[in-house]
Amino acid sequence: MDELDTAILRQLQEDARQPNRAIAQKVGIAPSTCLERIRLLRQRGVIRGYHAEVALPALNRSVQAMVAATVRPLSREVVAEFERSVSRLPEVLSVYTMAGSDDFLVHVTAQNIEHLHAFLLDRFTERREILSFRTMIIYQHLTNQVLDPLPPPSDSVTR
Amino acid sequence: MDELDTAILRQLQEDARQPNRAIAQKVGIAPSTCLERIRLLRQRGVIRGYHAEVALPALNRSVQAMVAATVRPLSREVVAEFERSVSRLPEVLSVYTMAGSDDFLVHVTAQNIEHLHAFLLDRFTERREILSFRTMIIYQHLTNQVLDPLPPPSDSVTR
DNA sequence: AATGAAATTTTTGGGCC
DNA sequence: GGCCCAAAAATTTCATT
Repeated sequence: MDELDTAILRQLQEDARQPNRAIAQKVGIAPSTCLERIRLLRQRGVIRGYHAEVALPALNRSVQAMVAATVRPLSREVVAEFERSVSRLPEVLSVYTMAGSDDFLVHVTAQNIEHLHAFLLDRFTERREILSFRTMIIYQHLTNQVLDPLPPPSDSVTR
Repeated sequence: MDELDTAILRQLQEDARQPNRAIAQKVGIAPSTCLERIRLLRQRGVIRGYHAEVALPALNRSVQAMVAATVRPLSREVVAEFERSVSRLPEVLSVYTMAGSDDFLVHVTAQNIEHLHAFLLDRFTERREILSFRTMIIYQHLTNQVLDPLPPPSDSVTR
């Protein structure tokens, strides 16, 4: 992970479909070198994949909410089963498993408020392991598409 | 947004770098047709972009947290400025602007717990508009990379 | 490791159904 | 709106440094 890898990663996070030739030019290396670097980044698992970003309203998903849920018992089995089954629901964008007073934060989308309400009644109210949940409407969700490496933890330089 | 568009979108969300020819074959159309569909999806803004997904530990981001913050006054100016400045911090992955008892949820990453703590003390404690914040550690974050359109709101069929 | 050029594959666009 | 086909462009490989 040198400066070159970082620059290449930045490009691929910004636009994963731009030609290898364009990336090579921007970071100042030959296309073949760039391609080899990208191949290694993928092989080492630094790049996990390439995904299209889709506008949620175009998918009839104009309403977003964060659902904070607590489950009981908080056992390995119940946690794993919650993660698995909830993350597979079509309305669910992501599941955060948390330390704190809420066990999970579930980022969900629906066509509108009525559908959101119906979804929660159908999929959350009925679940026996869910002790309680709170729903918070999301007005806006801003995402940082491009992430650079953070400076290594100071331990790794001093020791 | 017919079945074909949905199938193409699914492919591009799964792997945005697979050749157009491969997508065409999987959804059962000619490559030129597929390319034209993709071009239109982009033009209509359904596809917002293509991004590489990067492993957070490889970027020295092994710790994730959700920070729930409340600000005062909750004016248009303060909200906009919070969104703008906080989303630009390198540790911040995304900012959710919320309805509810918390005004924002901020998804942050750091090298480790010590760096997370330092980041919060440096960037949150000092801010004058932040009334309070709570930090919740994230054990795991599962994401649904592939989203299909939800069925259109029932209004649009009956009326 | 990086380069440059050759071989292969993919994308692109016009004409036709 | 979709398909076929030829030209253009991009990717990939590999011998060389």
